[in-house]
Amino acid sequence: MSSGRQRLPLNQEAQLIEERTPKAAARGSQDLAAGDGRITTDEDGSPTGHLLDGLNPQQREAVLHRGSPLLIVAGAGSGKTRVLTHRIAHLLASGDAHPGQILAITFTNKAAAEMRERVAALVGPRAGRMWVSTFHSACVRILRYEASTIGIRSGFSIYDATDSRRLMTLVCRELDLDPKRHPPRAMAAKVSNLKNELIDPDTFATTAARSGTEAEGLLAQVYADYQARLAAAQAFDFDDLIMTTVNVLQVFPQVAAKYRQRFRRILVDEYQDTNHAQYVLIRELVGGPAAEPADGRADAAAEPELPMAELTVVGDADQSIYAFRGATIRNIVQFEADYPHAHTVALEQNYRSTQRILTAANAIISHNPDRVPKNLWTGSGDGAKIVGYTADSEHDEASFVVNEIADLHARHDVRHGDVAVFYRTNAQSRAIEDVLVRAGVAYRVVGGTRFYERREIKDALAYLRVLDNPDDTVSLRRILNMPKRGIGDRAEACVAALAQRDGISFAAALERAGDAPGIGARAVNAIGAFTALLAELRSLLADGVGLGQLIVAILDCSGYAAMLRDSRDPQDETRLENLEELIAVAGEFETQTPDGTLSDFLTDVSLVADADDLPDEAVAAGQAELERTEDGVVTLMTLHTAKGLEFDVVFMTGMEEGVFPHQRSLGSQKDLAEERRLAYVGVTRARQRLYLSRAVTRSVFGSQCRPRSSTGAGWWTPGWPIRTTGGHRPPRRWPAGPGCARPATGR
DNA sequence: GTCCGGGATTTTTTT
DNA sequence: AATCCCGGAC
Repeated sequence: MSSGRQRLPLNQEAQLIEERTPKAAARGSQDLAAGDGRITTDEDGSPTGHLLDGLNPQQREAVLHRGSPLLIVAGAGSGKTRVLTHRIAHLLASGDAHPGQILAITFTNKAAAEMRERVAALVGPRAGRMWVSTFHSACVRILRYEASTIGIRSGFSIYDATDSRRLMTLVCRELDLDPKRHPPRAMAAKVSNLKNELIDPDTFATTAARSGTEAEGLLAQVYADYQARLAAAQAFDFDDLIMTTVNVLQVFPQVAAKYRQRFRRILVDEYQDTNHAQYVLIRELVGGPAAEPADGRADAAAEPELPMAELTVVGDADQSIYAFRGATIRNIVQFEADYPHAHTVALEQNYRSTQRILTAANAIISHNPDRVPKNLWTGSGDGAKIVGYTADSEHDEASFVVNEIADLHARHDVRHGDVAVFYRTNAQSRAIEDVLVRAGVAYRVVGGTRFYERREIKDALAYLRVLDNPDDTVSLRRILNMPKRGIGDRAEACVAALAQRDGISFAAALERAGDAPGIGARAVNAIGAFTALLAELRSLLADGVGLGQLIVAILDCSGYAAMLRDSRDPQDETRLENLEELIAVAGEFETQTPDGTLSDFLTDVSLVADADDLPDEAVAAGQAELERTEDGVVTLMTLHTAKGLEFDVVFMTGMEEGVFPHQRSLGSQKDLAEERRLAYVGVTRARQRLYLSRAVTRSVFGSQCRPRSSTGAGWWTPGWPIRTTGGHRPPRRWPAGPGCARPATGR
């Protein structure tokens, strides 16, 4: 028996439009209705209600509310993204807004694509002119449009986390920091936090100098140096994209005015995961809240202010799981204070999970202090009991999961595609993958080492980036000795010193490597060959050779392809295949975007996180293609990636102190609360069945590790019914038993 | 002695 | 992926 209301298939969701306000009927209705002909009939051809059908009163209120800023606080599975989608569709269908006026922010690019698709299914192709994207994509678009105004290169490079860590490593080394006391990783995190708080290097340096400690002074130096190098490389890191856009809006009134006039409806999903910079960005874009005339100085006569854009935000404070990168629930908790005339709608009814699952979720999250109590409820039944399993080892745990999947498949017709396995860290997927492979179950790992994060792909892209943007020092240094061409650390340092001494770019210093003090003759020769290679590739690019061909040339001329072919490492064969995929992706980009530049391609690639679009994944474990398409594949992912998704069956694995919650979070209540929210997110992904498992011993990098469970009952006290029999072996004591006797040995 | 390359070791979560 | 350590080439 399927519980609750399943999400309607698109063709049924495409009801609507019938009920249009007179405004739209006047002009746009014809277009809208004509949209794609997909309007208001269900299977047997009879008209079916309108856009609000199937929504409960709170959801309707949220869809229909107009005028003041709207906050939708919603529990998990309450249909918040659906409400947002219908709200957009209703804005369009009613003629209250045209697509060009809409800016919708989602958390991932994938979510953006889905939302765009759903809205298009509801109102037809006119929806195409909306902006639906992540914060980062929206900022890139703005920065590229305004590049000439701001005075930046429109083809700037975008540095992901690993790129910026590399850059930070360079900075720390140059400043002679002890990597033990000031690891680049930590410095990068601190700088990132400053940017998320919109504190620019100068301001920070001033405050650090005035009242700061030595450590702060150091950080100020690192921050300034890091930013200077980013600027020299014509590059933005992820934090810069937001921070710079905010700066631009604040510094160039005409730019701000342009976007305020353009975006009259702004909607933000997952508002609980926004940071301060994103909060300010939204505030700048909506142009509000209109400040009360301070100290009686009524400037009202000055010029007619554009009224604030209509702002809608949706979020659930209990699902805030990105505090580690600066997200703050302040934004959602203080919304009504930020926007004085705000209206709030609460959605507590859950349409996703069984009551037992919701009870578990409530039990977990209720342990968090300082939260607004919320009680998820559902009209559907109790459902199956939650199953807990304590395994001997991670292998045993994996076997349990896989056996259970097979059993569900055989006895309950559960499709593999409806099953997900969650874990806290990416490394944990290995053990489960092993057993899945042996059992011949097809699966895919979402996230982990994603396609564009693979070494060979990043290398190839680094070549492209250097060709596109010679100032991109990080990419240049990445490929300098890749494949090995006899330019070692020593030679690289000499060139860097030359660049530093003469105040020229690294690329320019390479051209006259012979002048570098202390450099060896061999290295100079090798560098000469390398610069010749780049020149050759650049001339190809200038000749207008295709993107795919350019990549082929890069791989051939650099010897990269040869290196992989000659290698005896079996992994390198896969690398070659991945590179073929990249060439295919580039070809696809060219056909889809005929006038796209190399910069456009690189921008696309830097920002995609669209796991489903990517060619790799799906490690098909000897499964017939046909069966896979009918049955789907089991999905493996971290709890963080699971946000916003749902599955019939969910396995949460590795629920041991030290693994989940993670070792690093055990020290503080604040971090522990975030782990609990993460558990809450995981549990509420399940529609029908939920499994929780842990292992008494788990090997980490070869050596055995016994997780500790100090309280005996674990880090939370589960307050839900646990099935006591079932599974393939009798489950061990869970969760009451101490499970793991000895404290962690560390490694 | 200098420098490069390969191996071992160790990884929270991610736009 | 980034670092450190050691063997081999010059």
